[in-house]
Amino acid sequence: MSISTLLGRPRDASRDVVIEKAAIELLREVGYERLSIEAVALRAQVSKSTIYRRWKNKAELIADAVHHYAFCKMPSIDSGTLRGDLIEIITEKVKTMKSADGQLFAGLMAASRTDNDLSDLLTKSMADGAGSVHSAVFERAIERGEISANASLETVLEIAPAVITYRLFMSHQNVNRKFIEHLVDDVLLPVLSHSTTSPLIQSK
Amino acid sequence: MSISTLLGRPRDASRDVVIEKAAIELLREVGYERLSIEAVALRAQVSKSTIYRRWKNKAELIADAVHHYAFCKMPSIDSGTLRGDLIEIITEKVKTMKSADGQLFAGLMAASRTDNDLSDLLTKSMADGAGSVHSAVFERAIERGEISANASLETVLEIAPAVITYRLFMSHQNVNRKFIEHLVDDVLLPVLSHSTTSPLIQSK
Amino acid sequence: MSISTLLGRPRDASRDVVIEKAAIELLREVGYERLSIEAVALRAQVSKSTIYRRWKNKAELIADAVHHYAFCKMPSIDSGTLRGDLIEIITEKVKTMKSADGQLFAGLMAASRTDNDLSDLLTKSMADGAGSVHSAVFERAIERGEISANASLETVLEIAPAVITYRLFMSHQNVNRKFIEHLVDDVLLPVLSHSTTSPLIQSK
Amino acid sequence: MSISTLLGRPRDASRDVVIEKAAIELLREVGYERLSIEAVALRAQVSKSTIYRRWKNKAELIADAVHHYAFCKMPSIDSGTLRGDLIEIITEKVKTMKSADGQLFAGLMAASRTDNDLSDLLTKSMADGAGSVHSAVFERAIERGEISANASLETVLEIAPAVITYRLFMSHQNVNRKFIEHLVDDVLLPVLSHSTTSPLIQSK
DNA sequence: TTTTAACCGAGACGGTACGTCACGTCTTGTG
DNA sequence: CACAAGACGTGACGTACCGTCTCGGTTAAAA
Repeated sequence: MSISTLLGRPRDASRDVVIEKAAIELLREVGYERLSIEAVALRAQVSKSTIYRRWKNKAELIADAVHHYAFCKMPSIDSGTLRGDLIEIITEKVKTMKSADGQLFAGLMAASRTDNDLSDLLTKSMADGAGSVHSAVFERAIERGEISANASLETVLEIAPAVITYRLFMSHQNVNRKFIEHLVDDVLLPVLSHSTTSPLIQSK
Repeated sequence: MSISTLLGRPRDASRDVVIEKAAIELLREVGYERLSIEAVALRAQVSKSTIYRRWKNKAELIADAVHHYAFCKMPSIDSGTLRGDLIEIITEKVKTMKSADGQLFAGLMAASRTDNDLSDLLTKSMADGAGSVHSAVFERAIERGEISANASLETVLEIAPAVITYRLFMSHQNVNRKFIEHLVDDVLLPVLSHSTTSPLIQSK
Repeated sequence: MSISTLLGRPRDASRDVVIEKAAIELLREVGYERLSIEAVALRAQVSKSTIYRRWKNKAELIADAVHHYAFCKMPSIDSGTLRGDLIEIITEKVKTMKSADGQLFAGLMAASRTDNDLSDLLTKSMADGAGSVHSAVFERAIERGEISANASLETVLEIAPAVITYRLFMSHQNVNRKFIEHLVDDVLLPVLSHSTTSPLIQSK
Repeated sequence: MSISTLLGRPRDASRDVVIEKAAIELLREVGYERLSIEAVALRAQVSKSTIYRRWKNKAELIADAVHHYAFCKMPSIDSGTLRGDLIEIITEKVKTMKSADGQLFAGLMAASRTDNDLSDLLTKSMADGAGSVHSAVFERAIERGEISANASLETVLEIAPAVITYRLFMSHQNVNRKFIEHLVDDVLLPVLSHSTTSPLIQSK
């Protein structure tokens, strides 16, 4: 590092932003498959060559665009019970996925195929984005004595996003209030209380 | 209905098979995006028009091809315990997904974006394919008294495929023996035993 | 020949004409270098792929276009003297080259570099197109006794086009009435009269 | 005029040479159309801006390059007769055009279309380069009494290059010993002797 | 000696056209 | 009719150069 080849006209970094922004917008509007580099260039007021100078192809552009696009600002949540908090979190998440960002999400999934790093990133960002909120929720639940301190929180984070994503984007079943309650009551809470008490009842 | 214009040369039904077979092969080899109808036609020794006469477009062809392609010939399973059976089933499923059919699976998922019907089909075929096997497994578990007759079997079928697919194709985390045991012990079995006893302990 | 693969939709031959016509027009308007296939396609109301299906590239298209384009319909000439006829013929030719067809001619020359066959063709067409007219002119001159029957007519056809083309397109000197007379009086006629009398005076 | 801002670092004149040399080489190798400024810069170990600082565009660069490229180092010639000298001169010229410089020449001609200045330059350089040699040849011929002092030497210089260039690069007919003799005997010498005696015999 | 302005390299930039590819539709002749 | 073959309009792909521009850094004459 650090001699940092300072040769030639430097790339205008602001263009990255404009381009990726345009890409994200189009992703939302027409989806990944029908998004064309030419359209991105047009919208970003940038020449096609500038795009191809920076990214090898469409997939890589979308990958970076999605990567840099922070798409979840979870509001702080505190309903008083773990059950209420979980339902609220999931509801919020689902709303995001289903609305404006749905197309984007689908595009993202497409990009994921090409770029595994992206999909890891995505997964992580889902967890992370939610991470801090979740931590707070779980901490309060422990304080209230709803779950034990050694409850398997990671397991919840393994299951919930998977089930929701799968339903929304693969099996195309709806995710409504009723299902969310079912998920929380019949899956997440049992899993948490199981891990809480597992040393006692469970015998394996 | 159904006088069904019996005029002119009848469609050669055998061609459907050949075409779909070619499509599946190519799906495995190059993935959905780089699969071209022209290539399918070439490999199937069939003209492009024959394909377009039968399917509206690429997505529909792939949908049908995948639908008719039985990709889970689950062997009969009986390890003596529900836990053993579940682990065996999941292990088998994962093995399929990870091996030869990996590309195909990824292709399918891609197609799912575009074609919701396909993804429904896909989801259904996964459930169906497994359905009969699962039924037997659960029946024996009930007979053995491991779970109650009103245990929430559907919930298990909602969770397991979702978690596995998500890990393999989205978060790209590995699914090994350890994780499968974790899934069965810390998620599936607790969920089943919860629903069994829920009327009694649970109060909400 | 002649089994003549009669498979598939036949090429619409009329399109060749339309395309080549458009090419010729554009050649005249903007010249070879600034003529783009895209513009040809647009003007011919034809898709780019149709052009590329028929010709390998721009040069080959222009080659064929020029080839099929008959560009000299010399009017019949009879001024009463060989000198007058020659001047008239050359004047006419020069006028064509300088006016509308000038650009075309230049384009043609460009194409010639790539395609030698074309340039041969061009040369021949110049000679041929003029051929019949010239024949008549020379025959009358012989009848009138202005030149002998064994005058070297070919030599004239070797010199005149060369000198004119060279001046117009290479040295870019003007070719006006005065120069044409100079060419006829000081070059062509002497050459013709030389060959007429060559057996007598010349000693080599 | 001509205080001529003498400020700042002066241009490195030696670079002109290197660049033009590279241009000439590439012209020979790939022809005018496929010659790119980028390639010239690369070969000359020079940056693109250095080229564009000195020449407005490709055509002008090639024009200068050709102009400064002395491609006719005609050896001194003295065969004893005008006929012999002419044949030798033309033979030499043709040899040059046909050999290594063929591509270059063709490139030049192409460039001439676009850039009239270039073609003038080219024409002039051909005449000039040959000029001195020709002068000597003609002077000796006059001294020997082969032609008169008022013989139309210019006319010869108008005809010979035109005919040769045309045959080589347009009609693609070969220029061999036989044709050269034909040109000298049946065209050039008659033209010269015509102008010599024209005031006497000719009456028009 | 310092300033100053042009030079030089590298390479980004907006363009324009290239030639290719696959789409899904259409138009033939043959079975 | 089905079918094979392949032409067709469409639209995007990724590449190659064009000629311009913007940097950091250099170089020699003018101040």
